[in-house]
Amino acid sequence: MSEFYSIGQLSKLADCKVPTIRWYEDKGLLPAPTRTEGNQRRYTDRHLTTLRFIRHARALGFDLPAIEKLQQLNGCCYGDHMEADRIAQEHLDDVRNKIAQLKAMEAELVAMIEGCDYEHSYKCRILDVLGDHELCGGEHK
Amino acid sequence: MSEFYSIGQLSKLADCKVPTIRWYEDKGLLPAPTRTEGNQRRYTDRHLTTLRFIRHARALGFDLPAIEKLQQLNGCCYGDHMEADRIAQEHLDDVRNKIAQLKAMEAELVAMIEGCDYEHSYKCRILDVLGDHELCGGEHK
DNA sequence: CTTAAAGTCTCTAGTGACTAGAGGTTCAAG
DNA sequence: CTTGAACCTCTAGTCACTAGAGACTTTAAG
Repeated sequence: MSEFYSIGQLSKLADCKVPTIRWYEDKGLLPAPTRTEGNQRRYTDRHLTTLRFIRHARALGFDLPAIEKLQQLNGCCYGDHMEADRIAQEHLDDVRNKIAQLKAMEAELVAMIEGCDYEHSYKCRILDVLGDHELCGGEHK
Repeated sequence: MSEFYSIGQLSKLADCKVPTIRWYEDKGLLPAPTRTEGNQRRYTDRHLTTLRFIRHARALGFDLPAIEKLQQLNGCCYGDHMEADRIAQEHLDDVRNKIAQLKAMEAELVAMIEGCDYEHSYKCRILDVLGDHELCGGEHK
């Protein structure tokens, strides 16, 4: 294990593109690392841990402000974990709402596509349904 | 029924914000209407129909390039309906993929939140799990 | 030690589908 | 004729990056 990582090495270790790393630094999510004499970034294992935290939270759909809060709570006193829980709960609700919306979309799309029968009658409901909201279930947003 | 609608009237009839209507015109999805002497837009029922088509397709998650294609197919010869079907099928696949992804997220979030028990032991897994990918199922993107 | 290639630097602009606001003009009702 | 709501254009901001230009640094080979 080397003492320091270049941004390219960190990129591979954390599975995160190079410009994205710089962008997290810019936004204050990843601490600015030391630089070489030639001004290149050199990262430590702590940076790697932090970056993985960010990437994992992103993969779960948390947005950057939420991740910043979660980071601040990390390493704080016990009561703050309830705040982390609240953030996660709220996000879970969002995710469930999105799933419900997408399922409504899915149902309508299926109905629309199944209504088509251009093989035998050149009848296609897609364009009709899109043109007239009354023709569909009408339960989407 | 009036002969022409102002942009504000169209906005209410199609449940679409005024700047959004102008924006669709800018992008070529909604034809430019005639103007009054004072340069204000005046729309017909055809515009209303088109705008409702767009809004309905957007509500179903189609993106603007797809909507433009669907519009072009509308009123074309019969074979083009198969193309409309293809676009809808493709979109349906996207929607189903998103649902699957969100469900994976949901499962991991639930596991994370349920692991918490700060009431009795001040133990919270959220920050730990986010920090160490090995602690979760690890099946997300 | 030299050189070439790969990596890195900063900065700007673009993505999608809008939304918000500034500053000015026109319309419709009373 | 006045007033105020609605309308006009144009610019900039949203989110989380991604792409590219043009210049500089590092590293490995010879």
